[in-house]
Amino acid sequence: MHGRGGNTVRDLRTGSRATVLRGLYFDGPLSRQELGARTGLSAGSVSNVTGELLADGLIEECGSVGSDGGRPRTMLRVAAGRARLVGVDVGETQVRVALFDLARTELAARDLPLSDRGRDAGHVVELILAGLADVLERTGTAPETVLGVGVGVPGIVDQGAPGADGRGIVVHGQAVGWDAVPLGRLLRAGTALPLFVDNGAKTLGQAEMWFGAGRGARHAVVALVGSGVGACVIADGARYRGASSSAGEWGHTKVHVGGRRCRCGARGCLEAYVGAEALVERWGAAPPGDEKAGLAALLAAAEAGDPAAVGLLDEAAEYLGAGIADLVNLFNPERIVIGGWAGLLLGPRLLPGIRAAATGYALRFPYEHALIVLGSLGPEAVALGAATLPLSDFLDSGGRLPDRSHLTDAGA
Amino acid sequence: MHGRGGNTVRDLRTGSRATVLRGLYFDGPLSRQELGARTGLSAGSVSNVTGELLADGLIEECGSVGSDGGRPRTMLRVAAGRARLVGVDVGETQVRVALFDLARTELAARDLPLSDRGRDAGHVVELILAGLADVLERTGTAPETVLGVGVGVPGIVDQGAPGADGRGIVVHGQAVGWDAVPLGRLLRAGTALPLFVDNGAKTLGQAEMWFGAGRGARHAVVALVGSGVGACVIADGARYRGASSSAGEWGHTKVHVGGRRCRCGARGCLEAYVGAEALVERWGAAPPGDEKAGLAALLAAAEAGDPAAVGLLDEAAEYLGAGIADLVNLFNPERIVIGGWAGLLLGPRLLPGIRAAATGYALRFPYEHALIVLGSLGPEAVALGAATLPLSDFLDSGGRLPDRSHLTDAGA
DNA sequence: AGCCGTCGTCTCACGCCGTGAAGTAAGCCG
DNA sequence: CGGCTTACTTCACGGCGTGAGACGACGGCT
Repeated sequence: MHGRGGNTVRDLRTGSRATVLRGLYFDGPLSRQELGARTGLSAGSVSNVTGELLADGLIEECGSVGSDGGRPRTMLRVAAGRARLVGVDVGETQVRVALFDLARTELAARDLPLSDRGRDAGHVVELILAGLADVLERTGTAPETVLGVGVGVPGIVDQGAPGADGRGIVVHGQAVGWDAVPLGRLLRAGTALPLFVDNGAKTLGQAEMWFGAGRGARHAVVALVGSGVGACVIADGARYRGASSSAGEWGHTKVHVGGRRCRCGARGCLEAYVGAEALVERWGAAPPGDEKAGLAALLAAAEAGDPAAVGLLDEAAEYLGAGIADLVNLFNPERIVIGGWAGLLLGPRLLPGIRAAATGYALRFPYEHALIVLGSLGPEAVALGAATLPLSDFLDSGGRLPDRSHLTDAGA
Repeated sequence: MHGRGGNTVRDLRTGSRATVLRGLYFDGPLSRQELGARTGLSAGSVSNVTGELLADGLIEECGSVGSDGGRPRTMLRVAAGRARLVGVDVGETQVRVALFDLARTELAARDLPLSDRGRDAGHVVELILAGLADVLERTGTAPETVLGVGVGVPGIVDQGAPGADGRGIVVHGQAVGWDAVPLGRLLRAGTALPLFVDNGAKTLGQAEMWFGAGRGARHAVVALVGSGVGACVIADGARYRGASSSAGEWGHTKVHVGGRRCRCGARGCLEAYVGAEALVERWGAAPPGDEKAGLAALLAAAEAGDPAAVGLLDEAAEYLGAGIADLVNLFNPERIVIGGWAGLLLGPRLLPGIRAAATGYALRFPYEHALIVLGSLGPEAVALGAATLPLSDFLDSGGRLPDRSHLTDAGA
């Protein structure tokens, strides 16, 4: 019940700045005129706010467009070069660190393969910090122009106390053997940049929502099918986190009580029927070790008419449809985006079957309002999605550049 | 992207009034001092705002409490008699219309049994309007003191265009044969009072959240087990509605793909395993027609050791636990409240089994943060929950009494 | 070429807000 | 009865968005 997020008149300006900035960021160059119509602000206020943002260098004018008979409208856009973002994808085999400008152009990236110490958190932190230093140095990026470092990791992320400089962030990654790893504290020891950590599937979902197949939807679920299965829930335009930021664990939804055993220990999880690991294991006839090749082989066999492969995939489509029907019934989204590397690989073949199953399993009314589509970004967008974490903070704050005068002593 | 809910400085005052009013409503009598600490407002603003509210008659002073050595603090509370609320419960056998004051004291109520035309929407509307007129007249309530009429109905409620005076509200009640019934328009023809309609299960959930076992939780799911099965999802303190207000249809979640056929037409729905209708039907050895008696008989048989009854209930607990595990995984709530008449009847016996099953089926991390409890209000709270719909609107608007100068011509 | 109408943008007086400091009320203790 | 403590009120101040009017900057018309 505290605070309500701003009591004073100055908070109004923060809000207006945020609205204007978001409008320009997501809906391209806009004139002050259009900005007023879109934000509900009066022409005077738009002039005021844009003036401030221009003075801060956060936006810039870019040409003008004639308007029949009248004064041409000056277009405004976000100044792409004003600040930079770092996105980190902690995968199962490598760590990827990417540097973006505000227009999400990738300025530099660095892939660092995990050694055999792969599951050791200390090792991962070393790689992240090394990659971070590398991309900053190669591009000559001053630390104070970096809005923050977003990190997508496997497992559940407990955000800890807010405003605690990220130090309270703890990761529970059962799949990679991370048990309550204090990632925030570990990273904070090596960099003074603002830190943001979230589940990798969730950052990928965020990327699809902002720049991919989810664009424009206020209520959506991004269903992520990879080795395992996860989901990213967007409620009313914002990520739904739940009480301890672990909402959206769709893969361990029960679709068959008493059914197949899942790697999480329970029986009948969705993941045990449609996750790539489970599919490849059940298919059997594939070289072990390389899951992607295994899934591709399964798909090829099905295309060639192998009845076992066809059956397996048909069953996966059925279960996926049932799982999606659950999402439709529970969340009533306007869009369901199927992503993840396995989802994108299988999607073109499975989609008709998924839609058919979901039609039968979901309630008619919510299903009629939901669109099931494939993701459009590909799994490499995890780093981009991670970079949206500091970006989101930046936009919500109305373009407040973080004060980091303490940067000198800690280095980057 | 429109509006952001208030740009001008005057909206700040609306927000402050709402915060103060909510504080007083939910946390009993409070001094101006405490109000300031709780809301984050400065002492000056609290004085200002409470002065306004006092002048409007919305709050009142109620005694004072000594404070060691200093001026005693004057306590403030919401003026219970300043306005009234109507809650309507459209059940399967009767319509209940209840009139409350702001302190949720029931001033009058009227039960109107459905005739054999029970499933006819026109008949239901007649009963609602008759009950409404009756409770208003018996208590001598002037229509302009009524904040609004909240109606809880079976089925999915499409809220239509907002701000359209409720005229756009349409109900899809497949269980009672309502197909796109324009309930808003039908009711509007008979009363000029503000109208609010929502699913009955959702209004019951709202009541549990505000006054029952859900009090204080910001993220919760109220699981409602009756003849069918539903749920009410509270995300960040507010009902989660989804894109077309049908979120929370938990009963038709798939717990056993290819399993029992459900009355919705699909197979393997949770409702087909744990709903009272399904349980009684499978039990068989009960007088048909009276579901509640049937369920009580099943329960009694199980208590007496009848193995078939025990098996049925154990299975129900297993499935309920699995369904709740799904809710825990997907929504990551801090509390799960089990309500509904069947849920409350079976709860004491089933709860240990439910908890055991959920422990096994849910992921450890979110499950550790979730508490599974029984509801504390009973199924008759549907009308109370319905009355919270106009109340919620009233509180959120900072106590703006609706302007209804047009009331004279339309009557109540 | 000059003028006019059109439309985008800027400027500014106004009413309102919350803050924080100073002032006031209302009880206690000695 | 006076001093002390605590709750509340008053008020000057900086700041906000609005809406009306002023000010450009262009196309088209004469």
